[in-house]
Amino acid sequence: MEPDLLPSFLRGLSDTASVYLQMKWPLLDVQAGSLQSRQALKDARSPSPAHIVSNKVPVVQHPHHVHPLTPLITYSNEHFTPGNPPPHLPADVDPKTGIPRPPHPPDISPYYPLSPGTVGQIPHPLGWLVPQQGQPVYPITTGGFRHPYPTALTVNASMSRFPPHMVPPHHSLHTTGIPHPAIVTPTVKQESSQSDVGSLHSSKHQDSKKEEEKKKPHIKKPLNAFMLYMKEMRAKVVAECTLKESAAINQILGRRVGNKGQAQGKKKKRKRDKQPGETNEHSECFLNPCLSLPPITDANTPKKCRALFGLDRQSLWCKPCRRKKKCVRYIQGEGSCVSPPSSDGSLLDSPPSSPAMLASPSRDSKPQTEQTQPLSLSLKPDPLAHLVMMPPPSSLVLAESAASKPGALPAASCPNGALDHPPAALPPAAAASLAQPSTSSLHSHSSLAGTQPQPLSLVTKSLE
DNA sequence: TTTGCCGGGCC
DNA sequence: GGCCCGGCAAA
Ligand SMILES: [Zn+2]
Repeated sequence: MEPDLLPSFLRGLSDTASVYLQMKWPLLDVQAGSLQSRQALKDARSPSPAHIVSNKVPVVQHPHHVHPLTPLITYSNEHFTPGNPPPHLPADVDPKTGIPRPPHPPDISPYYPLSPGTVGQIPHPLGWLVPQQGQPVYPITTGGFRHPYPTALTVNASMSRFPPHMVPPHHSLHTTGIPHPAIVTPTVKQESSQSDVGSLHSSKHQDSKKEEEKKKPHIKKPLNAFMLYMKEMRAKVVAECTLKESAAINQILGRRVGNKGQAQGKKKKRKRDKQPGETNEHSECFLNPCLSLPPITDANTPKKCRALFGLDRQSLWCKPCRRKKKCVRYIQGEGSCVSPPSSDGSLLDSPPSSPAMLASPSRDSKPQTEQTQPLSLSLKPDPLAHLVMMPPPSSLVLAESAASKPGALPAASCPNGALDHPPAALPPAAAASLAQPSTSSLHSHSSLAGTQPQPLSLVTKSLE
């Protein structure tokens, strides 16, 4: 783990992240940042965003969640030494309750200091990011201080165990004027503030309000998994393909990461402004075994998470629901498939469907993929490339990439096409976890271990 | 140009 | 209550 391998984004990340963390999770922040950085070093070699630390949440994700974009928080990783599979998280306290957890039952990943409910729904294939307690992760707002990204999180939510006075004065962070990359003070011209007159003819009140907001330091949004991934990979792509246009690069990376074949039942909006109605349904279906079943809907009253759990149990909602998006509980196998939301929200107990199933096919498809794709993996910067396994419906992916907008893509620049391959990513475990939400993550881990290559993190180690 | 995430606001 | 849609993040 050479230092230089440390993805730049990680550095920046800790930076940015720390801001957010400090603000939102004052107690986790710095420490976490350093930890993740350290861990990052370890996994840095892999371009896969898998180990990217989610800058947004102080959540610990399981290392084998390796979707290329899976942003992981590896704080806990620090506890496991290379060579040894993570036994269990030593210090694990429920972030929410603050109650120390007893040894975890096998079915619950110790790496998820999340509320049980959360665990149950995380894993939506799309949800590379582990949803946290359903709370916004932006800077926490204390008192009347308002950030551009105010959060509903109340101190007690995650910090209840700490006395109020112990909470770091995060707000001072930028109030003090300490420069931080993540915080950009809008060059709000004083003109505006001075020229009240000017805004006078407008709507004064509203206007002034906006002005005020403008003046506030703008806290940049944390980079999401994809962004981090891009940041990291862009250079590689540029180097290998001599591409330099962001658009082109992004496109490539987007493909690599996207359509992993795995459910990916989403991609609704993008891809050329899709129409809400025309998309996804079928694609999801065929990817998800569960889908083949009648939409659990059952009864016609497919209660959505919100209605099901209520606002107070938002942590139990499926990710989309939290985002106010289409509920996937009944399609992704996320909830129903995995476990019909029981009234009490005991999602986590629900047994996963069949991670292995998904994973196996994937493996098989790999060889095929390679054949189909003349382009070699050799170029891939990732040592784990050989472990890469394409998703079952890889054909689709290939087709797409191969046939991708003619000329539109800078493919030409990349003769080897290596870039079109998903990053080392999506190792089996990842696939499994992707397909399999939550609880299973741990399971899949172990079960998969025998069948397939180990989780990325482990692989890396062994390689070393 | 890419994806993920957020939240306003429509239905 | 469900979720569409625009906007933002990096380069
Ligand atoms: Zn839902």
